[in-house]
Amino acid sequence: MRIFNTMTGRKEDFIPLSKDRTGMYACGVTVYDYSHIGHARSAVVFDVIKRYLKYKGLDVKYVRNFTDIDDKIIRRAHEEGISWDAVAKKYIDEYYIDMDRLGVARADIEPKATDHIQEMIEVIKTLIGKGYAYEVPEGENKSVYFFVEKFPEYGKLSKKDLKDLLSGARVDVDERKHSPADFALWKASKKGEPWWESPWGKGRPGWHIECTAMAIKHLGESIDIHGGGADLIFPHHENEIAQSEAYTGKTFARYWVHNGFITVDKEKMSKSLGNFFTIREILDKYDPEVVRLFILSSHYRSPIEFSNEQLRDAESSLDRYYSTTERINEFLSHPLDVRAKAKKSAEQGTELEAMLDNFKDRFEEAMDDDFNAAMAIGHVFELVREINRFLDSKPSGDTSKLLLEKAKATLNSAGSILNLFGRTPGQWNIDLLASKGIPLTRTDIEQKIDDRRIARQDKDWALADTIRKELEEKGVLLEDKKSGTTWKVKIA
RNA sequence: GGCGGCGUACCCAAGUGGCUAAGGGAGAGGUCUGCAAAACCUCGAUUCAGCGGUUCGAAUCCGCUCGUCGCCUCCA
Repeated sequence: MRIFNTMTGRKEDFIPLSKDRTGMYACGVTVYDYSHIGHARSAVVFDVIKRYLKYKGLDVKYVRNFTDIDDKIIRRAHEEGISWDAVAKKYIDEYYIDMDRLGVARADIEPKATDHIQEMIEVIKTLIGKGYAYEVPEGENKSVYFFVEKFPEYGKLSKKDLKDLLSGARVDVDERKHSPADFALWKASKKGEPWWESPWGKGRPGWHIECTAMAIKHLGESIDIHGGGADLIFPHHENEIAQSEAYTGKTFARYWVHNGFITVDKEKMSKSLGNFFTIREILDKYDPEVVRLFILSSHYRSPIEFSNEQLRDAESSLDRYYSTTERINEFLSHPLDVRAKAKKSAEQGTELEAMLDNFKDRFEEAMDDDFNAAMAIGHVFELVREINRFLDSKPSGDTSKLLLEKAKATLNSAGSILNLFGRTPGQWNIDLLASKGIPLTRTDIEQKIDDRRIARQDKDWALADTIRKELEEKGVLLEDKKSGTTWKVKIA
């Protein structure tokens, strides 16, 4: 298995520190608002990475944190007139609602910054003791800063030269700091701000220190995989490395994995630009699985341009998938269909069989290559096409049945790794009625189908077509088959 | 200004040294169908931003140019 490591800028063979356990840490969200689709991407990507590592037989311990104290949370609390911890709690709850819908599993441990104040204080004390950090008085209390120049490797992840950073005019000039690049480990409390008791008086932790403290506590001093959005490379992860490695003297994380951004009109989606869409806004219009497929259809490091067109593409793909599983199910429930063209189906069967035989290898090959889910999904759709081709050849008999059962099982196991394709086709369509806001229930539709069946029996094509047209106008398509008429929601 | 990424058909997108450049969507023609829909078949990049170079051989490696995005400040 190969993973692209931001630290070295290339794909490397993945060798966990310990054969029995893989430690993985991903930076989660700061809970001061609803999450947007960019947060969703990060969560989905690391969810899939975790699932895949587990599938490969590694015992993964996955930690994803919540930053539940910071300036934005405090500001939000003032705006909403509630306490900072109420803000944090509210948006953690909302985060879970979104993630559950997107099929993102809980991490094994989901620590909160404010539950690790003591651990952070311990780290900071040690850093001061080793000369990597210094105190700065601020009124009655003190702040603590990391002394960047004491850590010669600073900049190794983001490939920045400290000299360039220092000459850059965009870093805050703060007289209390030895160097503009120094960053806060501990912030002295200002009036009206939440605070914790510490050796430096009342204060609160800086942003980066929480990940150091929590990662080390839950995963040990060296972890295998550390990830997050690409925007965290600098300064957040750079600072984490400085703190952690200064503290332990060991390599903090061995593989740095960063997901790309979601863009809108080619620009990074972000809160400050205001060009963001919240997860739930999108889920008002699209099925969560569509969003998940949309995310996983691009490689995790590539930028994804967000657009309705893209989402619709994903929706059609998914519909194609479920239409095929519907066909498989139909065949399996009527296995003794006409024995026409049996010869041809035998030929077709060999191709399907060949594809099924090497499917697992090809799927794993894709995922082994830096978690190339886009390619793995491509293989799934190749298989879908081959299944359709086979089904079109009017197969019959037990061999065909066995083959399609195998096909179904293969699709299922691929899907379960990605946590995709998990529904029945019927459920997919029922859910689509809801996500597209179609004011019809399954019973309504089945009633119409029955009316139409009678009309068709009477060869009243005009009435039959009218019923079909009425449903189509509402967004429901009817498909006439030998075994009867089925319905599905119209895409696009 | 510094550093890094990206540029593959109408759109999205995989491919990172060698058989016919995955897959999806849109489009055109066909099969099937009472008519449709779905599905399938056929067609569609002699070519991978441009120009040089390395190599028996490059979309894939190197250099330059152009375009574009990101980071350098809170950010998934």
